[in-house]
Amino acid sequence: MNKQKAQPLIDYINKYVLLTPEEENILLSFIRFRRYLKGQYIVQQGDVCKHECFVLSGCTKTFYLDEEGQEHIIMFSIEDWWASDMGSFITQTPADFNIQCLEHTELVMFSYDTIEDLYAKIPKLERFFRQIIEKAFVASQKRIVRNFSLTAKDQYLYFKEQYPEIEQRIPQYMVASYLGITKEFLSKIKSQLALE
Amino acid sequence: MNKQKAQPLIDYINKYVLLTPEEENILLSFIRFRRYLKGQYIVQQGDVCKHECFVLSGCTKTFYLDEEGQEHIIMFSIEDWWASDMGSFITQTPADFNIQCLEHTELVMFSYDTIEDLYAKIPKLERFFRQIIEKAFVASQKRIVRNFSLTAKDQYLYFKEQYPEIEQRIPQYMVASYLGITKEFLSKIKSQLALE
DNA sequence: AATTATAATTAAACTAGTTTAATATAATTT
DNA sequence: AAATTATATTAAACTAGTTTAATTATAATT
Repeated sequence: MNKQKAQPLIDYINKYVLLTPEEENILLSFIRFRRYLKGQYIVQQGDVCKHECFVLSGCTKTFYLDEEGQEHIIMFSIEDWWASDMGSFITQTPADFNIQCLEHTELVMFSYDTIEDLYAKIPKLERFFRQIIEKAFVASQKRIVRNFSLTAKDQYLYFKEQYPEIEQRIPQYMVASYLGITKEFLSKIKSQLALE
Repeated sequence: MNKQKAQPLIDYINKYVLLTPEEENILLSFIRFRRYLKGQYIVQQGDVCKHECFVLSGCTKTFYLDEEGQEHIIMFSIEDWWASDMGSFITQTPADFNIQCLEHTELVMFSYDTIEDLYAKIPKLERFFRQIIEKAFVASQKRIVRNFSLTAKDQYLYFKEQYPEIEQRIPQYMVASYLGITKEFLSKIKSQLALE
């Protein structure tokens, strides 16, 4: 893959481990660039997730459809975040989640078929992925805590504060889905906040 | 540390990566055995978590006290599970969680001060920890999904099915806390289930 | 500019789960 | 065995958030 396009990924990795120029080149030979249009799916529930994707530009939502066909958004990914169904990726079993682009989106893809080979050639990346997954796990646990201990209003305020960029880019009903509340109730919360 | 006592940990690690006898010995020199009594704390909210603990026997609860002093249990750990506040451990900042023993508990401890050294001596362990944290992250995400899409009754049934051993070993009000509901409501759910 | 589709607001009726408080049942301690 | 402490049950009043449905605003399309 083209080095210039991959620069945000290389910068991101170098925050965790230092790659030599040689290693950067090996990395480039292992990754693929891909562009998706707004609305397109990167992964569909039921498919096996073959890639871990690093978002260069654009925005995706990762969501789950329950038995009643209700959509539950579990995360948004923008620039410098990851998009994949990790459960499906690591076990190569059907995905629980859909990942769909909310904007035109440019990605770097790591393929399941070559990632072991990549770890063998650049063992440092094993360390890198360990570290980012540790962080993701911690964030996920903290979200469970918030779900338990905050009211819907406080969860919304936390979201606004933590991800102001994301709130600007997506419709409000998706924020509600991410928070696990109805769009009507989020609307009510916002109108109450406006009066304070 | 004594090899015989560490055997469950070695067996557990060998499910992910194969350690040579030499590596097993290095590992043993890096880990510590410790016994806690029922009621003792392994980590307290506000302290920095210095160890990642592998449970050899016994049972712990990891919980969070909110502003009103309410306890929210986020996980239980029994034999062959881990107990630590990973957020605190990886950043060496004050812990959000308490970890307390619900039974007399025997642990193997990995210390923050030597874990980098251990990774350097046995790079395979970086891979091992990456893999187990991937699994923990996936489990955490799935729990968020369940919180969103299942009723309290269905979450309880899921818990019963997934962790029948744990349900036998802990009081019911702790199950309720883990599920994020009140003990009174869990009691109601159980009496409804008894009628079905 | 008019039309259609998408997103957001409002409000009333409803329900899953909470709160409070009293009672019952185990389990421990003396 | 009696007394104390911890755990579990039950029920009534309550509330945070849902459902349904109608209305308005915004954006996209012709």
